[in-house]
Formats: sequence, C-alpha cells, structure tokens
Amino acid sequence: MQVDGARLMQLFLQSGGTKERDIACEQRCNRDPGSSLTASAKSIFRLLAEGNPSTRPQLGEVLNLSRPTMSAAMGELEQLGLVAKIGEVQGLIGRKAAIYRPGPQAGHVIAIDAGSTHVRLRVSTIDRRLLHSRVYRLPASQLLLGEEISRAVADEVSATLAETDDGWGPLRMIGIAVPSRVVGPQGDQNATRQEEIFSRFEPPADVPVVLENNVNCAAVAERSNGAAKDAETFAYVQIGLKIGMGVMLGGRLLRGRNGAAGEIGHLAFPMADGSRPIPGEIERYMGTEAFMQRVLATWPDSADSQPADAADLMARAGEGCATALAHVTRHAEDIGAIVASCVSVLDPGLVVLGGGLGGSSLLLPTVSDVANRLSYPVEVRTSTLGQDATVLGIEKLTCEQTVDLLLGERRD
Amino acid sequence: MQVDGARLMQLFLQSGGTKERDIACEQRCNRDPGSSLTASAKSIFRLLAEGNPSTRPQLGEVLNLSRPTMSAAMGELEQLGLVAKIGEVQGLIGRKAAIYRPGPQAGHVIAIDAGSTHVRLRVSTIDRRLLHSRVYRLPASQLLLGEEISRAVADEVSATLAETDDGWGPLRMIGIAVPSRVVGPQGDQNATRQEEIFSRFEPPADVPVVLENNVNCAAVAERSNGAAKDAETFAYVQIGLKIGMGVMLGGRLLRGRNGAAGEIGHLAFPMADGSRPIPGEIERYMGTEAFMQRVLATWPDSADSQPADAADLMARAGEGCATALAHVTRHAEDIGAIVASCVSVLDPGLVVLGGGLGGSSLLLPTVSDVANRLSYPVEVRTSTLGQDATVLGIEKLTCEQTVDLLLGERRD
DNA sequence: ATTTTTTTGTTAACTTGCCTAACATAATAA
DNA sequence: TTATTATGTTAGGCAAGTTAACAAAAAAAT
Repeated sequence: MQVDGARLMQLFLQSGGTKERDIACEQRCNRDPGSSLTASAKSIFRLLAEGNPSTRPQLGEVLNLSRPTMSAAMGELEQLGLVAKIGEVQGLIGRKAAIYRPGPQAGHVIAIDAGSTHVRLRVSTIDRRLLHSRVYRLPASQLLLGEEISRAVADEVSATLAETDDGWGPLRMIGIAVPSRVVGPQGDQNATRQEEIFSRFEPPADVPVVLENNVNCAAVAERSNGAAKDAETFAYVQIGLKIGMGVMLGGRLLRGRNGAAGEIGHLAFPMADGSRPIPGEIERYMGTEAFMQRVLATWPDSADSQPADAADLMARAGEGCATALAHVTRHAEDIGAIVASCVSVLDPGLVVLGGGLGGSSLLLPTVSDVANRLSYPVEVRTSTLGQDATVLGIEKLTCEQTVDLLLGERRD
Repeated sequence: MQVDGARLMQLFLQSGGTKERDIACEQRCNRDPGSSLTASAKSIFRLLAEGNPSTRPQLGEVLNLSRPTMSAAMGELEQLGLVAKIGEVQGLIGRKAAIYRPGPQAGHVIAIDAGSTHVRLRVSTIDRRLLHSRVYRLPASQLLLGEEISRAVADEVSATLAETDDGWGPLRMIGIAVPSRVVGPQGDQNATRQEEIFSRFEPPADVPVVLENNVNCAAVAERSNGAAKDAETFAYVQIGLKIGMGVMLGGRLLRGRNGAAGEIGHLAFPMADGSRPIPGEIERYMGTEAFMQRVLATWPDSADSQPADAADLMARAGEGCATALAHVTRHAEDIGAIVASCVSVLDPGLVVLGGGLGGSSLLLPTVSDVANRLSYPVEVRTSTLGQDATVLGIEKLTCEQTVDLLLGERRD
C-alpha cells in the first residue's frame, strides 16, 4: 500500500489545524487536551515530561511560580489526567510533599528504528519510561530492501498494538527513524526514499507519524542520553559502512532545506590542485568496504593472516598489531580531516564520533589531533551509546513532538 | 591605549545587569528606557524599528492587538519619546490615521567597517535612516597594520561626534566590523586579533560596543538589503584575497563556539587518497594571489599580454578572451567544489556569492552547476551589494542590538 | 446643509493569569 | 503538649490584555 504525497503531508502536518470545522472538535480536543491550559500549567507539564518526577515546591522553584499558581495549575492538569500523583516525600521536617509525573492521559508513543539490518521498537510514556520493546533482525538476504523493512515495521507495530495495556493511555504518536533524507514540503522530494517506509506499513488512523533521519536521531540520543549530555551545540559524526553527520545547534537539530544538512558523504572529494571532485566519492572512500580494500591490498604476506573484516582489524589494532594500527591511524587521519572541514563550517566546539568504526576509542587521539591542527579548537569524544542510539533518539524526538501536540504548540 | 580583557568584556556585556546597585539606576534607566514597557508596546517598537513608518491600524493588524491596547501602548511609547508621529494618512473614507516611527529618544548608532583598505562609517537611527556617513581610505603602505586601522577608526568617530546633531538623540551603540574572528567569553581567545581595534581607539564611556566579523556582516546585509532579501536561511560565500563564509540560519547568524563558523579557509585541503591536508592551505590556494600565479604560469606568449591583476583577468574573460575565460571557469569549478562542501554540511538552499572575485556574474553558472552536481539542490546567486555590504551589515546588527538593549531584552 | 456611513481613537467594564498575604494542614523537634 | 517548619489553599489585588460602547473626523448620500 503506497502512501501518496498528500497522505504523507497529512501525516506530517496532522494536529496543526485550529481552523477545522466544529465536527472535528471532539476528536481534536482528545488529541490535544492541553491546548487550553494556562502558560504555567504548560510549563509544568513540559518539565515533568523531561522525565524527573517532581514535587510542587521543586517545580515552583525551577519555574518561578508561586504556590497558589502551582495549586491552580496542578488542578488543571490533574483534572485532564495529564499529571498524576505517584507518591509523597518527607523532608527533614514539615509536611510531606506530593510527587507528580505525567498521568495516563499523557499517553504513550511508539519509536521505531527502521534500519537496514534491524528494526528496533520502543514503546514508552512521554516522560520516556519504557513500557515495551522489541527487536527484529532482518534476514541478511534482504538487506536494503525497502519493502521488507516496511513489512517488518508493520509486523512489529501490529504485535505491539496487540499487547497494548490499558494503563498506557492513548497512543499519541509514532516516530520512525529511516536511513534516508527526510524532506519537508518545500524541499527537494526527489531521490529521497522516505516514502518507502509506508509501502507495506499503514499507521493507525489518527495517529500522527514523524519521520527523522537515523543519524540525526543518533545525535539527539547522544545529547539526551550519551556523550553530549552537557552540550547544547555539537556535531555527531558517524563513520561506518557509510558516513554521515547530525548537527545540533542550541538544542535543535539542523535539518536543512532538503533534509540534507550533515550529509558529509557529499563533501567535495578528491579536492586538490589539478583534481576534480566526484559526487559521493568521499562516502565511498571512507566507507568500510573501500577502507578494507585498501588495507588488504597492502597487507604483508609475512604478517598474520589478513583481517576478516573491519571489526577484526580494529581488534588486532587494539591488541598491538603494528600493521593494523598503522591502517587504523591512517583512517583516523582521514576522519580527522573530515571533522576539520565540518568544524571549519560549524565551529561546534564538540564533536562526538560514532558508528561502526567511529565508535572505537582507538581513533580518538588521532582524530582530535588532526582536527585541531587543521581547524579551530574542538573537543572530540567517542559515543557512549551502542546500537540503541538511533531508537533512543527517535523516541526522544517523538516524545518532544507529542508534548508540543498535547499542548497545542507546534514547534517545527 | 590597550583595552584589556576585563574592559572588553564590559563592552560586550554592558547593559545586561539588572542586579546593579541603585546608584546606577538613573544611568541605567536612561540606557534602557523601555525595559518596563508592556509586551505589546515592546512589540510595536520592534516593528517600527524595522524601518516602515506605520499607522496604529496597520500595527494592530500585524500584531493582533486591539485598538484600546494600541492606545495604551502608544501612550507609553510617546511618553518616553520612543515613538513620534510623523504625519497622517487619509484613506478612501473615514478619519485620518496617524503615522508613527521611532522617536528621538530611540537615539542613533554608529556603524563602522574597519577594513584593511577602507574605514567606512555610517550614522543612522535605529530604523536605519542614514544621518551621516564617511569613508576613509587607508594609505596602501599601511595595509593590515592593526594600529593604523584603530587610529583611523578613532579619528572618524571623533569627527563624527563633533558633527553630532541634537536631533539625532542619544548615541546608543557603536558597532564595528572587523576582519578577524570575534569570540565570546567561553570561546578560544588566542589567535584572534579582535582587541587590536581598541589599540588606538577608546569608545566613549557608557556607549556599548559590538564587534562582528566582516564576512558575517556582509551576510547580514545580503539578507536585509541584498540578494537574500527573501531568505531566512542561506550562506554567503566570499571569494577574494581570502575566502570566508557567513551563515544565516532562520534569520540568525551562526557564530560557533570560537567565532569560527564559516571559516572555510580551513576546510581540509588538499584532500585526496594518499595526500594529507595542510592547515589554511585552501585559503592560500583559492586566494587571488595564488590564483593569479597559476594563471600567469600558463599564460601563452602568443596571446595578449599577461593580465595585470585579477580584475583585468575578469574583464578580459568578460570580453571573450578564451584563455582568460578558461582560467575563470577553472576557478569557478573550485569555488563550486567549496560551495558543495558547505551545502553538504548546511543544506542552506541558497548560496550568495560575493567578494572581489565571487561577485562576478561570470562565475555563477559554473559554480551553480558544480555545486548542484556534487551535492544537494541549491540556488546560487551573485551579491547585489557593492563595497557597502559590510558597513550595512554591521549597521543592521547594531540597530538590532540597540533595540534589544532599549527594551531590556538581551538576545545573544 | 444635513444626515449617513466609515474609519480612527478613547473610555468603561470585564477576564485571565499571575502575584502576595494570610490561613490551614501535617509533619518533626522541643 | 507546644513550637517550628514545610506544604498547600483561600482571599484579595494587580497588570495587561479583551469586548462593547461611545466620541471624533472624514467622505458619501440625501
């Protein structure tokens, strides 16, 4: 079932309309129950949605709200079921304080990493308490087959819906991380395969769907759960089979006109006096496959047997094999050069390295040295998240979108 | 007179403090007279500061304010002298409407382009009505001598202050565009020469100074007066003696941690299989000097005499000289490759070319073709502003900062 | 010339959303 | 049992907006 352009737009833009006819009101009011809350109630809900259950005094302190205002706001929120009291805490002295977190009517989201080897799915509340999760490994023979991924997503979502618990509240949104550019209405719609995800998967009616590029999702995860927890601005550079970057500026993803911001696989390369760049060449050159070809081409017969794959090479380098280490270091220099180019454009102050190869801490010193030598001061860190990075990122983004939706404050 | 670090910080941060002691209150209240205005009055002032004199109905329409609110807000603003009635307009029917613009107490700013060949100065109201302007051409022998530029700035400012008219209202701020990185407090302070501007120039006491990189200023000007009038997001790429870029994202400049965002003179280059990049090499390679060396090295004896300089080369290319055109086109290919790298990182959708060489429309087709072939869809335009771009940009930035200051809303 | 219509601007009364001050409640400490 | 302290509610006030009604000033209609 192919989802056409109009339908996809609808998925993107759902819930925006305030000028719809009255007949849709009941639906809409159920979809964004908090759109008529006071500003203070909204800010309280936003804070609780971050994931820390809090007492009224704590919330009031952070948000600079008086106790009467807290009282009124919590009244509004509790009435709608958007927050719930989950316990009490006793200080050293004085009356106990009630502890709140988002309530059942805040509902839950489904976040899906629709990767080419795995489909990972997490169901969670909007304050990111995990309710359910599944992982489906795609048969290796079907790598890169968009339709098979779509079918796997459809299956996993069906299975999830069958197990839905009443206590989870309503399903508010589905977020899907895809390994392609994600383009808004005014961008270039050609040459993106974002619709393929819907070729076999039809999302439940009335549940908005958000799509995001998988590298961007990993960047979001690094910020919310990983190596960039303290940073508002940084770049996440992924080096593996392919290369890509996710850019976070002031806590917001940089997407670009065509959803192509961070597509460093298209940096001009080769780039030197007398040479002419080839489109996408740097992605091929830096990718694991070409890298291993170069490694094997010069691997000495005298030494150990040839490394089986990139992971094997990295392992041997880590064990002290000089030949392996030389190759890894050479690759790290190339990565450092790419990082330097990104720093020259963005000057993010922090770069997090991730991906199949980039995640190795062996690369770190060389990448950092080269980048800092070529460009401007930048801290380089290695990703602390494993293969869950992408699904955690799309979960975070979906929760944020859901909060915006519930509060009637569309952000982007 | 060297301005030390503490003084510079003070210059940057002036007007922020709300926790100063009461003795400073009178001064402060004179400095940000509008800090106690209602939100609606502030938004009205902001709109008028954009430069379009407007009637109350027009303002109310745009800002969604009722007539009584307009009445109250205009009352506040007129009382403070922040707006003034400058006339009336008669519609087809009905009562005349008064036309307003920022009033005398809104004051004026001095904007300075402290370039290495010229010092350009504009005095204008915060709605950018030109009050006075001067240009000083530095003696060629003193190119790049920071102290001479500083002295020229000091002289021009003195001359301006001497000519100040009472009708201009108070001097609110001085903005200076400098050809170096401009670094905030948490960035890398080394290797920027931003303080040199103060070596011979001491700004009047109590007048805040804002510094900004000159390429960033040109980008701002392209947005407010030039080729990117309709764009919120674009990159301005300057190609001349040196190369640089200014990045505008959603109407805001991207500065980076160390003020080095857009410093594409540090893109990794040469970058090819087997080569290692050299810091700053692409700036040398792309700069006019190295470019002309390559041109002259292969210039055929049989043809016309060698071109005298880059401008001469461009002129001959424009007249149809095949040799010159071939060189220009080759250079345009290199520029296209650089643009492609920037597009791969930012995907801005629009790139404006400027600078001594970049401003030539001869380059446009090739740059556009190469960039679009190597990377993602991007429109390429040629700058429409001449040498005034930088001073217009710093003027715009200074006016924006002044409005923020007057309204007590520090933005960045 | 007078009345009507239309737009602009003001006045009056109300609403919202926050605040402070005072009071009520529930816990520990004395 | 009383004092102290933190939490939560009630009462009353204020700032900044709203709508409704009225006043003023202009062209259009009578």
